[in-house]
Amino acid sequence: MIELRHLHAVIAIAEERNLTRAAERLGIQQPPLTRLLKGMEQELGVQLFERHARGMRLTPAGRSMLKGAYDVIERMDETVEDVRRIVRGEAGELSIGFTNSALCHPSLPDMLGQFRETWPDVGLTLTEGNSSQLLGALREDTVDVAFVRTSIPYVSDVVVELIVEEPMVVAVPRTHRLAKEAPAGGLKLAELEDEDFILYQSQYNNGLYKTIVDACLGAGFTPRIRQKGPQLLAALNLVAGGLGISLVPQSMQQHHAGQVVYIPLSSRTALTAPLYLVFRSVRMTGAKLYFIHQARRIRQAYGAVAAE
Amino acid sequence: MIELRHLHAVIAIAEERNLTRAAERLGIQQPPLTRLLKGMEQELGVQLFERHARGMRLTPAGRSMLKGAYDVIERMDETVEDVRRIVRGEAGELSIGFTNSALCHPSLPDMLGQFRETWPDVGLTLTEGNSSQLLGALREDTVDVAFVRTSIPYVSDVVVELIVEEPMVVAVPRTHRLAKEAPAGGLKLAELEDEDFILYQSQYNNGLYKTIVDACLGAGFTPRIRQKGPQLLAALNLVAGGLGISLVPQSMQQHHAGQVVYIPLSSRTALTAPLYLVFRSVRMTGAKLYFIHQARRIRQAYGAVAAE
DNA sequence: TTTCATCATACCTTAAAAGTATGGAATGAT
DNA sequence: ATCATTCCATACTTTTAAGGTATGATGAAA
Repeated sequence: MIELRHLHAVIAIAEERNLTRAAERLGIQQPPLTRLLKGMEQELGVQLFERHARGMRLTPAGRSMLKGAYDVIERMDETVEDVRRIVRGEAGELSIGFTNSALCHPSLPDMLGQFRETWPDVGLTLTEGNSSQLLGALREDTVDVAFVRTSIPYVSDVVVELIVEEPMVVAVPRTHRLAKEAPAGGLKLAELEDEDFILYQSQYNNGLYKTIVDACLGAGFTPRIRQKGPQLLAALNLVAGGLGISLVPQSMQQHHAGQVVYIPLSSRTALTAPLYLVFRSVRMTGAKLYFIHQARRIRQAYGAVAAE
Repeated sequence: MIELRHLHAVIAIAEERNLTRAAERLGIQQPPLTRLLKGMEQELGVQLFERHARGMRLTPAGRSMLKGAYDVIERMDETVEDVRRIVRGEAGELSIGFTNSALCHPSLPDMLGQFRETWPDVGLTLTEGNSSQLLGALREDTVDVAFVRTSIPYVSDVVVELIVEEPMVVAVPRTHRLAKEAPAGGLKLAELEDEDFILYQSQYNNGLYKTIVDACLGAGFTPRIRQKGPQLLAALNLVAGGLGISLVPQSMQQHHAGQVVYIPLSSRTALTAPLYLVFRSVRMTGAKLYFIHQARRIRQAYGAVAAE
């Protein structure tokens, strides 16, 4: 079987036109090179070089072999280099998953833009889905990293990192009594005792739902839940329609800005909504690694905002 | 260093998705394959496959590697196949040299045409030159085979094969006395005793020249040589101009058909002109070999003609 | 003719690839 | 839940083949 070694030998011999120098260049002695060439010629059934007292000269068959050798070796180098580029994150694909509530966070456009700028040759694929879909996608490697709003059940080699923990705000219809008299120093949870709550809860995801209910219980009342929607945005739609109030992450304030009024909670309430980055600890290509690092930097930057 | 072996391994593992089966397909045991893969991953610094209880699954880096592997191996196969085609004579180049007198032989268009038909993918290069130029070209491998009219001095590994031995004829100007009364049964050499001869002799080539002079001596006279030209065609020009007569191979009759009359010699004269095929016994690619075989077949076919 | 350069051959050494035996982890059936 | 099964990984041994050393043969140049 012809191996790369043989091709390197052909190139060295053809370029040096001298077995001894070619061997030196290949880092071996001359006799092994003689044998290497001889073996190759035997296998192919042609002389690739003519032996002269002054050195080696290519035959036509040898010239053809040389051409092929350059070609194959170049492709080989390219192949290895392509893989290395992927490892270094300079090329390849990065698939990022979001829950739709995560999509709303203002840090995301920043992160994606910054990433694109730094790694222009890495293709980004954005996928939307709920937490369980995203977790499945992670396991199947359909997505490399995902942003979710709830901590995900522990699965081996899936890492969950908190990126931002932002305050939650009360979302009320424009016509609601609280929309008019926004209390200085923030609203206290207890003041919502008599309100109809619209919360969101997907099948496997009871993250924010549970956080909110627990907070209400802590404030001394059981929230009257008028409606459950599968998604945060759906819940806000219902709030806009005047069906009740909700508690949402601060970063949702941009939505339904006309019909919904967002009221900060009192600082003592400390009801926060996390934004998590989830990924598998395997398959750490450069692009993925860099994205994670960048997310961590974002955490610091927005950490200050969240603490406001 | 990544070797072809590694690429074959990647392909087998990716296609079988199972180390054991891949190893079987590669004709080795599973543990060596595990090590092969591991070594490659270590060298590249990436996992190419994820190990599952059910088998192996490509990572993105692995997918890139697989793509490259197919590519490199395909090129490798092509390279080897190209060389083999050249060996078999199905591809490549064949350079054929001629002295201009050889070019006139009617068998040549036949040979070239037949060769082209049988080996359409072999490029033919035709070169004209005198015997010594052609011999030099042979040694430098600028031409693979050459047709000459004179036997070439012995040089190691240069083979000379007689292709056709054709009768010589007397070439006289249209106005010459012999042009009118062509003797039945052919002209005898002795009848040319009083003629002016125009012969041809290149620097290193005294083949036909010597043959003719010897024949005249054998017929009892020393030819009166009026003029020497370097080439046979040049000599015929002079004959056409009425400067004398010449003796030329039968196959030259097509030239100067208007101004020169060709008279057969008597059958007893047996003055013949050879056409030789010359080639080096090294570098026997298929195309060259086939061309030589074909020339030998032509010899048989035209052998009958020459004997007329 | 001698020397020098260059490739070939014979023989030995070393390194690396392959084989064997076995262990460990995950899956699926009883 | 346990056990058998399927796969991949590891440790150790054997085999193969690539590489090294010494030397010979050959042809060109001085």
